[in-house]
Amino acid sequence: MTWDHEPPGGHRRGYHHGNLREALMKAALDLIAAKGPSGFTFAEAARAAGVSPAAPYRHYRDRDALMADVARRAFELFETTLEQAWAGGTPDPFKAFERVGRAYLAFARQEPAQYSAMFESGLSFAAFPELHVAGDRAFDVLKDACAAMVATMPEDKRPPVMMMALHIWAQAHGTASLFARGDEARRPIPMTPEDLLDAAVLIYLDGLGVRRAKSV
Amino acid sequence: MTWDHEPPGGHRRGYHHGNLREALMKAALDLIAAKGPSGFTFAEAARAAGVSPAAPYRHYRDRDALMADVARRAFELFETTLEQAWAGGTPDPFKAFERVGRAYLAFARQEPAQYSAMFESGLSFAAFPELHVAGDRAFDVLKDACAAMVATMPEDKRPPVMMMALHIWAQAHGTASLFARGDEARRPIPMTPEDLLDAAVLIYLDGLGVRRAKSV
DNA sequence: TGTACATCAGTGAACGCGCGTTCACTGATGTAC
DNA sequence: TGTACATCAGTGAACGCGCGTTCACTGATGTAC
Repeated sequence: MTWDHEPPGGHRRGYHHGNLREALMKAALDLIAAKGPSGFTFAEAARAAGVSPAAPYRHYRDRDALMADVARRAFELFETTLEQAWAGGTPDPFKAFERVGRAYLAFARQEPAQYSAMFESGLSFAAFPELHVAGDRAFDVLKDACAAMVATMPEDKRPPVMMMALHIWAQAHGTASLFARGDEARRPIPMTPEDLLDAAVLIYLDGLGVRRAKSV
Repeated sequence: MTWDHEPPGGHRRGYHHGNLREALMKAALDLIAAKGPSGFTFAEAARAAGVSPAAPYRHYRDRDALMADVARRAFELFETTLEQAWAGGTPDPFKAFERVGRAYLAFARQEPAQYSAMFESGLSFAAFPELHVAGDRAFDVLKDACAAMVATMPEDKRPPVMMMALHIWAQAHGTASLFARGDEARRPIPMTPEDLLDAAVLIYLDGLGVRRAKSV
């Protein structure tokens, strides 16, 4: 239970908010969802959280610091989501790999604000090194999955895992950015983004020489 | 010669600017390059162009209209660039196809502001239908190139051209967004984005069953 | 070729607005004894 | 168990700033005759 850290029912309890950090991040995500990654202000987030414009300064140095916290949390959730989709490569790496791809797109689709925070916030890694770390952790899930796929191949035909992971990432990110986003800039295409990515990955795996189960 | 439409040497000629539209677009690109796709204001663009803050209203309804004009022009230049790289598929489709991929990345790299304007401006296609048209034209270059590749295959093994073009586009866009951008959010990788994309496309083509020349 | 005039593309002053940020403050909470 | 006090997390008023936008205006340009 988390009663100790949340204002009950989302209402203010009194003079102290009780969980302003959380409320500010929530507000930021709502505003990002509504107006894009740079479409919110510190003052607006405060207003949405129901506090005075000076209150956020108790928790964040400035808008970027709040944004970075949102992005970091998004990366952590993203990592968990991909990890669960991979599920240790069960029942077999091929099925699990396809599941990861679908989970990637589902995240971009269902959490466009968090996806934006991760990849379009414009924050520099130099200023927020924890972002870099969190991003790498999420990428590692993808890399581990690729490693498992590569391990099914004969030793003398294995491609570099890093290269393969970057290829898959770019394909997934490109598909998500161009076709799976919820915003108005999404391009309409004659198939679902999920099917499109699925097909791309299958063709790519064929090209690598990964032999997949006969089921397809 | 274009003396009639440009202030000589970039200086104001007198009371009339001479080519304010152009100057505003240039200013917008510079500001996008410096501060991101949403990092400039109408007033700032006016200042950069050396005119009063009211002057831009003679040419654009608002900031978004200027942004849309920048993006439209960027798409047109992008289309031309890809078209020239393709060069009618000479000397052979495979070499030309690789050239298109490299041209794609080179554009994202050398013109990050224009690339941002095209893909991260946040403008809605509904509000600016000419953007949709311009974007489709650029995409058509890619699609035609894919069609030429597909045409080299035996008829009974040809994949859908649209699918293939979307795959290539997503791969190129993902690679450009994640690894080839000039901004501070670029991820460092142990190879050039060009080589990464090249490899991805070759593997993908192998997967499709496109037989390439023995040269590689 | 001159001239009168319409049109165009700029000026600059003004306005209301929301933002970022600071400040002295105050209500609530936790803890030492 | 009470109480005094330190600390924490808020308030709200204030400020300067730049933006978007409007307005009556004016200098420059093009053209009809």
